[in-house]
Amino acid sequence: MSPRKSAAETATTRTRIIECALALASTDGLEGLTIGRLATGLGMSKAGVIGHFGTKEALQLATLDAAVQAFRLRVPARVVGARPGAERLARVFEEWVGYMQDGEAPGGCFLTSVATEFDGRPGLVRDAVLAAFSDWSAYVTSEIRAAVEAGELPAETDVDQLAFELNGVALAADQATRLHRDPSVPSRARWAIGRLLTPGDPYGRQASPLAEERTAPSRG
Amino acid sequence: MSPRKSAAETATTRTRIIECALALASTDGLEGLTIGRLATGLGMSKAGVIGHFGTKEALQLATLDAAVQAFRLRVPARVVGARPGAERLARVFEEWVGYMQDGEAPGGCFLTSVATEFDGRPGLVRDAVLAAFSDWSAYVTSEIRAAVEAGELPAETDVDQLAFELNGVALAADQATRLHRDPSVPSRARWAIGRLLTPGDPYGRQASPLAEERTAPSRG
DNA sequence: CCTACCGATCGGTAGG
DNA sequence: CCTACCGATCGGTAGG
Repeated sequence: MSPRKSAAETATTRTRIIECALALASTDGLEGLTIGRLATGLGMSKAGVIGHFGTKEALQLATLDAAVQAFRLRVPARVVGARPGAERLARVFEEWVGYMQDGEAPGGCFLTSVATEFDGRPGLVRDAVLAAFSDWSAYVTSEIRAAVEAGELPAETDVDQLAFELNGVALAADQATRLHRDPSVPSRARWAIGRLLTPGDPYGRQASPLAEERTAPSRG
Repeated sequence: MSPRKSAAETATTRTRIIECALALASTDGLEGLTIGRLATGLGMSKAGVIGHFGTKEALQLATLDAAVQAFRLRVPARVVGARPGAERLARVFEEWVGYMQDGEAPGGCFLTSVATEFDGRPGLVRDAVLAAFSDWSAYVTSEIRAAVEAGELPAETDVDQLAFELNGVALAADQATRLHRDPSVPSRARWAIGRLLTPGDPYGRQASPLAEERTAPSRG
């Protein structure tokens, strides 16, 4: 009943497969993803699933590519309207943390978990992860430079150091979301990021660029 | 030639198995660890390997437990001599970052990667990971409180917020080590941690408790 | 897109 | 601690 589909139908099926693959891989990893369970979840045969990609590695690459595109739409694309520099940086990290809270099961950022999964496994998947991280890193450092040029950050700012620390806040938010689904994560991250982007501010006692939006997390 | 071993020999073999399991799991994950490859790596039969544990899950738990013990010996146990509070905190995070640089292949902190691997997989392994993180978190917050009581941090310090941010620095160090083996990671982490523990310091321009040990990373 | 099938490997057991 | 074996599942192919 289902052979001989049009090109449009084929593309739709491919999208369905990738969406299911993203859901499975977000709990079991891109390596723990299997063609058999994917087929069961989709009500298809294994051959019908793998026929769209050829090999499991190609399926993993397609799934990763979809995740990278989803991240770009969900995070950087939402802040194109923000003023370059400190404001855009604060907002893009806030969107990233918001993205971690989306969806169900494990929470957290899919790309972050795939990076951890493949850091010790050389191959095309690892290469694609590194390329995506390189793009993101270039984006962040260029916005930091814009903030320096706009006088929002000191001229002597160590750009790579600040990028390292901003990334750390996002990773802390990611881990706290995954492990504890802690609802205070977004405000904790906002607080930390606001202070990193307001260098004169002694330990967060003054206003940051986001002061009107943020609330102080409860004392522990 | 090898049945009928003494209890001491049995324990030695068990240790050998766990050491090999740690090596395999650090690249393929605790779920990617298989009894077959473990047996091949040890020159044993599969039955000889799994006989020490009964099930794969018990093997995973034993491997995780060994990693937790190794972490405790490598990180907190090394700073028992340090003065409680800011000094001990700075040193324990420095030891953690140093631990990430140890060994070979993927680098990074084994427990951090297992946490990411199992955050979406309910079961005994996930429970054990959460227990280990809970212990670590209690240790860090108690040292932060000691620093507040000693007047090294302001009385109004948000303890959980500071623990969140210190953890973020360690996670950034972990990811940079895994993905890039970046040699500037330890000094970047030291710099960030020193500043978190020196709240009056406007953006790292003054001395921190570690000023004599640390060097500024190169500008990016 | 399916049925039918392949060799390899999985976790694990029986029995010694 | 081994050999021998189990059913299940793995990634993937042949052929339609």
